[in-house]
Amino acid sequence: MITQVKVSTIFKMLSDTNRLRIINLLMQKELCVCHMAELLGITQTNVSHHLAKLHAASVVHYRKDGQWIYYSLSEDFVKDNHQLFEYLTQVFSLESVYKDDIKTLHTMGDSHCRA
Amino acid sequence: MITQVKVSTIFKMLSDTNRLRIINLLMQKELCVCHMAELLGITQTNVSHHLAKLHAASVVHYRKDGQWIYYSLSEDFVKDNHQLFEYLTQVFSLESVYKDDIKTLHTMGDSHCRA
DNA sequence: TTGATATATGAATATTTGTTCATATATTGA
DNA sequence: TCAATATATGAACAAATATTCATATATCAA
Repeated sequence: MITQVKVSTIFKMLSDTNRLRIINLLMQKELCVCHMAELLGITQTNVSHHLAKLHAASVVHYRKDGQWIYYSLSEDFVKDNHQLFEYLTQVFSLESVYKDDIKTLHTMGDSHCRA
Repeated sequence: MITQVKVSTIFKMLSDTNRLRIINLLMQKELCVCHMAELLGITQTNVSHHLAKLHAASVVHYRKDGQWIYYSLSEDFVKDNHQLFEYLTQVFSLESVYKDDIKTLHTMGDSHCRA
């Protein structure tokens, strides 16, 4: 209910395809950076920069586990913006990039980085 | 249900404060360009450019009436994205810029341009 | 301890985006 | 017909943003 973050900032976070793809994946489960980079076919650096922005906007949260950093959607953010997430669920289900990413996630499992 | 426009494009449209302010106003009623410019305190040119983008993304629609061009939200867009609009209604009600614009809209009426 | 892996970060670059300026078109009213 | 008004548009400029590159830090496993 409390939207501390400005509306325009939230939408700015959602206005980049790579960040949307990250959010789409994180709506399934928490993931480490290397896993996302591999799934999306983009560099680790690029993913890290996007995650830094998402974190600055408090869209995501992370926990450290040894060598790995696991990112997940911030529970508060999801709670405060649940109507937005309902919308996201709908639109992600209609666009092939997002559907394909989910398929890849399920196909590929956690094999690549020994998490 | 059909989202021809890419999700990222929709969010790009929503990632600028001036465009959000325009959408907020148009959620109340159709308005001509000069009226919006005056309400928002920004130049006619600037409003026109934003409206051109919103129109290109089929978020808004317009009708000509003599000298004036009245813009409104595209009914199809609203229908196809109603969950987004529920979210917008919520967030606009929480941020003062948007609340103030609505107040100004009701206070100021249609006095300025003889529409 | 050393090499490999996971990650972050700052700087450089490339690209996109917003705003302004000058100007063109169309409509109205005198 | 002419001046005023409403609008659009292309070019110029400014600012913000995404991506890449080089490198630093931390952890793990040998």
